[in-house]
Amino acid sequence: MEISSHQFHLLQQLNEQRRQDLFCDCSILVEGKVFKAHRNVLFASSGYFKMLLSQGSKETSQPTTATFQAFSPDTFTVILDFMYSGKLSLTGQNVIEVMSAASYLQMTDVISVCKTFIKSSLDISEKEKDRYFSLSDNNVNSNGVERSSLYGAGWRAESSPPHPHLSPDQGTSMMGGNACSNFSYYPTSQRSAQQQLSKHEQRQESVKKSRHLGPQQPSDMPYYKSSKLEDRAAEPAGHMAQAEEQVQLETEVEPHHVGYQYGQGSDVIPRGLAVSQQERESPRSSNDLPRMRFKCPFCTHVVKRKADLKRHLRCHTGERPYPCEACGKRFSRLDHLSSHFRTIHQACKPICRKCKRHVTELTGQVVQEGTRRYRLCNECLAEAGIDRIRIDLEAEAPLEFPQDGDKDSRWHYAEDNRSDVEIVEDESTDLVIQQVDDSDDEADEKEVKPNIR
DNA sequence: CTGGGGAGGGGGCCC
DNA sequence: TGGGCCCCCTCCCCA
Repeated sequence: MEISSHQFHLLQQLNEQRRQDLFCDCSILVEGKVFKAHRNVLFASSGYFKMLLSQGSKETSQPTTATFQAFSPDTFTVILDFMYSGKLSLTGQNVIEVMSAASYLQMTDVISVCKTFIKSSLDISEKEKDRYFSLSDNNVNSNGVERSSLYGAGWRAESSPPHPHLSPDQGTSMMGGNACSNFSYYPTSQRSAQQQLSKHEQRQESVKKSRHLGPQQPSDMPYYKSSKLEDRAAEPAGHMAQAEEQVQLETEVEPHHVGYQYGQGSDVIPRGLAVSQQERESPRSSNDLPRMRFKCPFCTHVVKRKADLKRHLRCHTGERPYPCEACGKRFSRLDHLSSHFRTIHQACKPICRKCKRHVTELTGQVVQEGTRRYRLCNECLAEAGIDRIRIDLEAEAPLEFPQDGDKDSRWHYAEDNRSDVEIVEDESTDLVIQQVDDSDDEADEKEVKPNIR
């Protein structure tokens, strides 16, 4: 027999203990503000804490202190409240930073919810825009009721006062004169943090074993430039996407909270993707619909295509779905990854790195330094004392840029291989020389093997 | 301190 | 819609 309320009461009790500072064995210092918590809860809620606390598991009798500079106390309040209540108080103002912090702390659920929060606002905006263009002449009753139906299960509007122990500015707040939404997310799945740990995350955990408790940043994380996070989050984007799909949403949106602005008459113009009033009032012609413009909900940038907006949004969300299989560096765009791979790992430019002269297979060679490759002409090779450099092509795996397959599967090579072989760019001092055949660069490059140790 | 070059990153746009 | 190319800008390193 199972009493479903037990979990809730258990969490509630833990939260009560936290507020009363009972049995708290962890102190988290965020920009000078101290948060007390239970290591068990932190461990169970965050992959980052899991890693940190498992490192220090031998000293469980000692109180643990963690320090963060990567996000604000307010943001961590939201995170901590979620850990202890399952409720995530998101607003249009804090979603980016909460997502950054969640990414840093490797909290898949929170990341997914933040992404969905962002995505939802875009979807809503898009649908509303479509409706505007298709029904612009009709008097549509847009009191927000319809919009509510856009959400599935999992979301609930926090129309009541903010969570009791939220700091005052974390609840429904006003910023720049715009009312903002305040969502609470109740995870519908019972996935444990452990189950959610992807292969990639597990690998990272093993890598990070050597780190000590403190403000260190995970090294293989997407960069969240829009927040205070100066480092990367360990959440692999593919996994994020997968997690996102698993999230069931249940939302009731209070129209005046969501950050929409209502156009004149009955038109509802989503703030995020609002077509400027001028554009709407001055269409180019009756047959020529106003040109579609997609406005970023987080900045003033406007693009013509939704795909471009989607791409642009990555600079706000920090999502980096494209990891380099050679060095592990992550990119927000595939073309940037391709460019990086060609430049750094394939030495595609037939230019001597030292003297900048054009080199051919006869006049130059590819030099491998760790996972990095470049070309040197024979003269520069001689000057560099290339004779003394070890040439070791035997024990190396092929290093090639995946050309086909879907976005997810093409990276499995790297994920799998780096589970036991961690490639760190520029760490190697070994150089490997490979003959260049400019006549068939691609085919030749496939035979060049990285200097994986 | 400054200029040049490499690398990364963002936007526009074509296919 | 995604992939890819081109262009431009910024940052960083180094001479």
